Amino acid sequence: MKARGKIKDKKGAILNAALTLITKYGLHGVSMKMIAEEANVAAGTIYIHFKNKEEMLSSLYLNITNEINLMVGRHYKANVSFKDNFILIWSEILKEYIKDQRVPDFISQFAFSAEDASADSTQLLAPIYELFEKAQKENVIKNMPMPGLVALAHGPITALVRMARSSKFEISSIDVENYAEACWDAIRSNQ
Amino acid sequence: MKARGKIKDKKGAILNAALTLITKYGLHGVSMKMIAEEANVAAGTIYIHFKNKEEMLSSLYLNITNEINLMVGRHYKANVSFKDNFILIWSEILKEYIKDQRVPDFISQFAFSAEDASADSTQLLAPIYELFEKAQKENVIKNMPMPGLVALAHGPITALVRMARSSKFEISSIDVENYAEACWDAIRSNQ
Amino acid sequence: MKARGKIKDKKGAILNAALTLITKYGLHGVSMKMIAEEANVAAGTIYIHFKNKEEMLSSLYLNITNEINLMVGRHYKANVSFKDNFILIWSEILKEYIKDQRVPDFISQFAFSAEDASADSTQLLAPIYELFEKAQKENVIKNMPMPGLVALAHGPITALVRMARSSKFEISSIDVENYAEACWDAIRSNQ
Amino acid sequence: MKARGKIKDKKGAILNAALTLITKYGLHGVSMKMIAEEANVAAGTIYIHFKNKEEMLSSLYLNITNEINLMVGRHYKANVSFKDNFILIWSEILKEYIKDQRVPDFISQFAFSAEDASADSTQLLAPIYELFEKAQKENVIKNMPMPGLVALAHGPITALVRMARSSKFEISSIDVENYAEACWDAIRSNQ
DNA sequence: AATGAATGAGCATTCATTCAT
DNA sequence: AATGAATGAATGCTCATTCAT
Repeated sequence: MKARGKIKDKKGAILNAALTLITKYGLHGVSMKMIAEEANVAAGTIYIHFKNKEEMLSSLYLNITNEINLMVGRHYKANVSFKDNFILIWSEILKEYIKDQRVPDFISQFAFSAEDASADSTQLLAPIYELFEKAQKENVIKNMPMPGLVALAHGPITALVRMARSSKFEISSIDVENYAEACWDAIRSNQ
Repeated sequence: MKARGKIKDKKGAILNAALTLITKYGLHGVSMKMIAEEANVAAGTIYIHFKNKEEMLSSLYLNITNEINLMVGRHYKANVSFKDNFILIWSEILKEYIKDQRVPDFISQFAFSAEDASADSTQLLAPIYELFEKAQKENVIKNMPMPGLVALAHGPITALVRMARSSKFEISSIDVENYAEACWDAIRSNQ
Repeated sequence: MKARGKIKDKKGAILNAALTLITKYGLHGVSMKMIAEEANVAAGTIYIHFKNKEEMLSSLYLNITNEINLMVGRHYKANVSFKDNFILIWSEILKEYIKDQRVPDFISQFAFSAEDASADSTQLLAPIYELFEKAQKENVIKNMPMPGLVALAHGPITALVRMARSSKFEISSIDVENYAEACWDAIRSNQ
Repeated sequence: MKARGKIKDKKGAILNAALTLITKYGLHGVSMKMIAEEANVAAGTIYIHFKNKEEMLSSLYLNITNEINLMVGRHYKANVSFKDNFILIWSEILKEYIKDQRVPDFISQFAFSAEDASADSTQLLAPIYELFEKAQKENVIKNMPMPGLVALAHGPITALVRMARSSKFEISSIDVENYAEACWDAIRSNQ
């Protein structure tokens, strides 16, 4: 009973409120006051848990990318081909993004504001870099600089989610596999 | 007659100043006063030419995308295959982006802020929609919703430029062709 | 008629409001908003005329010390003894202070806050430094470091005005001469 | 019994921390949190010992002036002339100030902020008021209102310490006597 | 069309104080 | 007595926008 926890997790409430509001109003349409109100917390409380706005946002970004990385780890299977792993993981990421659109919304807004030039999708895929490098040595994927491959593999994900958000079109789970295949075509070796 | 050019110059100077400053300081690091100063114009002058900041930014975005569209038209050749057109145009766009980084910088910042949800890369490629549709009917490219194809084709461009900007790696003109080929692989029909 | 001026002198109104309020509420009891209201000006207007609070305060301090320096120049007589000049000028300063108590109030608050360690009474008496040095060479005043002499000559003025303010006692114009004489006794050579 | 000392220590630690920090950062550059940290005490603890910030500061001021008064008592010698007592005590005060600059730093900052208009140097010299009055009756010092004499005697001390602090000049113990003599010249009867 | 001083709502942040533990 | 997370009013300052000239 005592360990219910959630009720008093002000730090979590703040981060969650920030994520929700940024999705709704954009990274720069959200003030600390708005976040505090959404989190049912006083304005000053945010500054107990975070040094300032920038650090709060970074913390949120790190939380989110970390969760994605965990997801990658969860879905990776050592005993299947690189291609199968790629398609599975790519699909799972896109599905996750579609389930809670706040995540990719936030990521693309954060990564594409000049806010923090170091925070881009490279970092996002860091844990599969190793797999990419191994695959490249085995001539399974194209012989390109790693960031180029990441751009080819991850660039479309953001674009797709963005389009899905502005209700340009729906993405069913069947489609997801198709897009994963298409991205695979982009990076796979032609030889 | 000769002096006519000067008349429109203030509006152009303002847009040019905005583009330069946004590239340097980010979409939200730039104030109207800064733009006015960079353009050698009084703060109030901007409001003679644009209703407000939002409209000025939209106007800038439209100007830029329009120029890209013109570029597409300039490079399109009726007598070559869809694939060759795709690769040529795709490459020219990326080269142009690399030449004046202010353009893709602005596009990615503008398109990925929640500023204007309708302004995304679909619009950017509108003039080649027709070509895409024709190609799809001929089974040359994958049978997917148009926005999905655009995401596959244009998504990586933004990602590449972004990475180039944060000096993750250099893109030589030789590479450009390779990335164009890779994007082609993503959308081309496998049948 | 047109040159009435006062009505539109917002910068002057701001400085005057600041002086009045600082006297009333202390250097740190006054907010920019209070000053703006007292000056019948919008909060932002202060920042058109001054870079920030600190510069506004420095500007006020400079204005005031400059006026004192002008006063010194006005009362200095080349054809009378150093002593007579000292007593006349010292008395005039004190009288001026008593007339508009805001001036010494502000000076002592500004000089004694750790605000700006460089702004102390030395600067206040800068224009008569020369006179002091000449008098010292002629053995008319004590052979001490200049700041020490200034402390002896000006220290009591601040103390007197401060006491007068907290209604400890009244200073008539007759008294003024006596205090001037006493300060003279402090610095004059005993030889 | 032995551990009794510890009990009062927190209050003392708080006052000591306040004094140190005020000297370093100024009366208004110090927050209650800073004081609590410096004193190794929780923020709330200060409010167990003091009603609020103002009372804490007043308490500090009283502590300090009381110590000065004790010092006066310690140095007063019934069997020597008023002049000799004045010079000795004046010198001892200045020396004490120079030894622990925190004391005069705090005094001048506190007394010259509008914090507490009643707290000025009169109070500081209260215990020697009696001596002054006796000396005045004997025509040893000038016939002026008591606060005026205090201004003449104590005003320069504050000014000197202030100047010493802003490193305008050094005060050696030999100089101290000279300044004491000068102050004596200011108040001594000329008859 | 052009100016730029003026506006005032809004922002991120601080801090004296409270109170449940 | 002691703690320190929480509060929320207040602060200095910015900036999109207006308007008299």
